[in-house]
Amino acid sequence: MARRRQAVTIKHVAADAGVSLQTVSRVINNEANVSPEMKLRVQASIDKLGYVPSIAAQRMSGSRSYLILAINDRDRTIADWRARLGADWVDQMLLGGMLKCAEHGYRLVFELVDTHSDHVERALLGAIAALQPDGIILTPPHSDNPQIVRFLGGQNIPFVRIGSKQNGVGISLSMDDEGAARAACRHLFDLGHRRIGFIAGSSEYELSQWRIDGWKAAMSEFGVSCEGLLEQGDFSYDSGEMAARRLLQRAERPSAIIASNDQMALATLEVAREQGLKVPKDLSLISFDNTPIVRFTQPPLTAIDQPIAETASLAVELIIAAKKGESASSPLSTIRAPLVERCSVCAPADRFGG
Amino acid sequence: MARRRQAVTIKHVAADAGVSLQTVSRVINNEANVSPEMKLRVQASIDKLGYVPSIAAQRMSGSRSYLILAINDRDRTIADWRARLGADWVDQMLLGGMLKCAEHGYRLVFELVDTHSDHVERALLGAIAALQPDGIILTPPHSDNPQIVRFLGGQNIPFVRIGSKQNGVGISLSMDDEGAARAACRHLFDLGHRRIGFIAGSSEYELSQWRIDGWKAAMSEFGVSCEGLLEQGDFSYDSGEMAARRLLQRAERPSAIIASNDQMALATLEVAREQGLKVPKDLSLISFDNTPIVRFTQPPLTAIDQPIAETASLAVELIIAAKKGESASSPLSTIRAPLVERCSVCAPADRFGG
DNA sequence: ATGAAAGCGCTAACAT
DNA sequence: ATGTTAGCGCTTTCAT
Repeated sequence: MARRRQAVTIKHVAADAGVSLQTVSRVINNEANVSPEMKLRVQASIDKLGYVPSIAAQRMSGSRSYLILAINDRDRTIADWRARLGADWVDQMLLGGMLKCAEHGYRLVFELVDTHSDHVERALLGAIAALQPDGIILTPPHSDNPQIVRFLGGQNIPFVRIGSKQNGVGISLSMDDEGAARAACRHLFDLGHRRIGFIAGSSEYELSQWRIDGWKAAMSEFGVSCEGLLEQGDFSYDSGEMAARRLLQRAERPSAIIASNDQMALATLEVAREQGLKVPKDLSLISFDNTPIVRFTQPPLTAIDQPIAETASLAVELIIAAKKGESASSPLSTIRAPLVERCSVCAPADRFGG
Repeated sequence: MARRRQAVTIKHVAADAGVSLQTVSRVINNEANVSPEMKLRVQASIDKLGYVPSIAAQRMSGSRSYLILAINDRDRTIADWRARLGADWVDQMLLGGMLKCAEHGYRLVFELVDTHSDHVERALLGAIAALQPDGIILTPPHSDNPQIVRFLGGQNIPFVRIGSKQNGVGISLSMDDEGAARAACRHLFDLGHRRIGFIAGSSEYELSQWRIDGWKAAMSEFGVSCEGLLEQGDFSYDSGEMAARRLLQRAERPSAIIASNDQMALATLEVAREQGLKVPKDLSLISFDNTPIVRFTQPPLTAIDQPIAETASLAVELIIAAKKGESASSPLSTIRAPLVERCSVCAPADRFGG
């Protein structure tokens, strides 16, 4: 393949408009100190020649690469893809992140990093050195990985930690998991449920605890005991199955269950079916995440939506702002996670759900 | 944000190893004319310092950017993401494409382009000029868009056209849609079906015709008439619903239906339910694509798998090979699309499926 | 087999 | 408000 040069460079534009390179550069970057007429003249040449700046050259000279790195967990992502179960998280990140990037002339580069490897830093360094991104988006469970966070803290690159509430290095950004769990619990309570079970997610993810906290807070607010109503899962279908079994074979079985993700809710649905319990008549069910699948179960599940696209979009905005503002102040934003009502919830058969 | 320089550059390595920049460059690029000892010495310095080449600098001087652009249809992709139905196509492309890229030190950059816009060329030029990718992967319906293909043909960048069989500019790569349709039809025939209906996809996609061709070829081979058994859809759920209705309200209704994608199969399933037809007892159903959703319908659908990951992986390989070989010969590869058996197919109630 | 010099396209720093 | 100069990190070309 022959040495492929840029077809139209800033030089061509400068020559065409009869100005210096610097002036063209100023117009491209929307900088001050360009007279309106000059700006128009240069822009006309740019349009005429179809000039587009080379990000490689921009990166070489200036400090911007117009690349934002979205880092996801390698094993989990690949496993989801392989299983061909869909990877809603990825899709929604791309939706929110890519579109926002495009608005600002940036590009989102999706990268997989193996968390559990000893070489996390190596992997990160590789991506950073190769791409020189203007910002990095971390997703759970990376967001609170001390090794990763510490390393990035020393790199002088703005980074957003999605799903983290730990203030400190980087910009923390999380969805309102606790509030959402609380709202789900209240929804059930208002319908008359009292024994509301909860299946927790993997403790590797901080948000698991927030979801538990929300449920506990709500229960305590209602003056209802949590005794025997909390079971540990790890987000996998199997763990959900076991947790649901434990919950449903109790003498005083719950009249409603909140599962910390969709897979565990699916498992709960299956266990209920096995035990001859109709959902929602005999058991109400609310899941977290609202991935595509919950619309196609029987019955379709009421679920708490995880607003990933919105979050990714905000992450990009915060990075670009940090880049501009020359400083990355940490607003610790929280994004609301709404409850999507479908058909897996109703009032308990015997009021006060015993 | 302060001007952020590369932490470790080729200069540091050269100094550390006590050699010239050129020698380091040769080692990085695995070029000839480096003595084994020298190579080892340089590699040791690279490892010690944790040096990773900057792709921006590599692109600036040489002809490689180590970036491969995967171009997808903007409207459709965003619509799928928005609907939160999952976007299996995207996930599978990333799976196959990213992993293969990573093997070769490349990165896949996912890009959305609006086909229907008058400014397709502008959009493409923008991406090409900005990124200077080493190759481009086109997906349907872009793969056969004459405007796009013509434009890329003049860009001196290897590009793969997934889902295209038209030889000519670029490298064509397609899944065996015709063979798969034929196999699906044979599967039904062998079980005793004779009246096998077919719901076609949007004619904007060439593969729609291939799928029809496969079905027609099989029917003709069996000596069965296609009369009244073909209905046009456009891949949307609604179009599938209408097509299924037309098919199923015929006096001599089909005992089996092949739908050109999963959404239309879902619609067919729903129409059957409405009309009191049990699947598979009263109606056998096979869909195309095998997206995540077909495992969760009642019953789970037998489907033809679209091996997108495998195809994307091969696309990347072909691009890298073309780049290396300094020429892009067009092998016109075809990838097998296997039938995944689930529960939506059985022998017809009355043998010879009238 | 190794090295030196030139230059890729752009922007920061410094003129004017 | 505009222009000039130097250099980013690397590879290409051309020495040796």
